[in-house]
Amino acid sequence: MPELPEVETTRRGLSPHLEGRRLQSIEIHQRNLRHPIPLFLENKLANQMLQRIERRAKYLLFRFERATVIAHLGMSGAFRVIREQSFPWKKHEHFRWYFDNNGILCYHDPRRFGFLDYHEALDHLPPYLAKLGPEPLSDDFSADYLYQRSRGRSAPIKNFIMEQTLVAGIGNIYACEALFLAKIRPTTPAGKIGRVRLARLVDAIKAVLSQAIAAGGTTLKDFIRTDGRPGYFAQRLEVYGRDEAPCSICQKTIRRIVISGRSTYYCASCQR
DNA sequence: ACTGGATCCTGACTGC
DNA sequence: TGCAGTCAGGATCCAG
Repeated sequence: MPELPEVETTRRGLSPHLEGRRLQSIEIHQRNLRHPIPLFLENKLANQMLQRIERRAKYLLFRFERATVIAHLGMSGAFRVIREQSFPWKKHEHFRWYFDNNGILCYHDPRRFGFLDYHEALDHLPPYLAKLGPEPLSDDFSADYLYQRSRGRSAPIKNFIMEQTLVAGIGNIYACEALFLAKIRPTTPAGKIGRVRLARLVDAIKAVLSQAIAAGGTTLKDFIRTDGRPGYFAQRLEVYGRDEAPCSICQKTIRRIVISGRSTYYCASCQR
């Protein structure tokens, strides 16, 4: 599911309910996610206050008084806040965190590609955070930066902007959408695209991510917001999942191809 | 240095 | 109705 807009939507949904609240207990039904949930988690976190929830790329950082829990939603993970203890556990719901305001944080993840990671000190970032590139919505992600990093690279531009070490948070959906907005063909080698077109791509990435956040993310299948509602950006997708449908600009047929094993959608007429 | 493929796991869908 | 095969929003590791 979740690329940057869905994770940011999740963060915004959780913060008002859980920040400043004390975690009373944890109940875990399935420890085996992508990595096993540490056995000591329940004891270590009990009675700590959750000070704030941050996002870095597609990771959520739960900042407690004396620890940080890093969560990744994988392909199908979703957090939700409920109020009633009697709410029945869903199939593939793996854990619940009970807070002192009766808020209950639930995690649901059918494919179990998500994970939880526990850190007492974050001055040594775990490698998967340390290696991340800049946030795409920050000023560090600029046309100059993309130009310099892409010189000499033969990888298709779509793969290139999905590298989390280049820029953090873009996945398959928004890569396709941003390239459509920028009128760049996904297969074009990154190093062969000129500065002007890369500047357009940077603008397109920022625009599509901002609009998706404003719409509450994209719900294809598993993703729900923390109140159980879907995100509404799926209705605004121009190319992703629309093969055989007409391009909204030129009316020609959207194509689907496979690049590095991932479905890729584009308009062969608008994107050159 | 880069690329493609396999891998973790379940569910939805398609075609026979 | 059932069954096998294919495909999913991610990220890592490994071989070539």
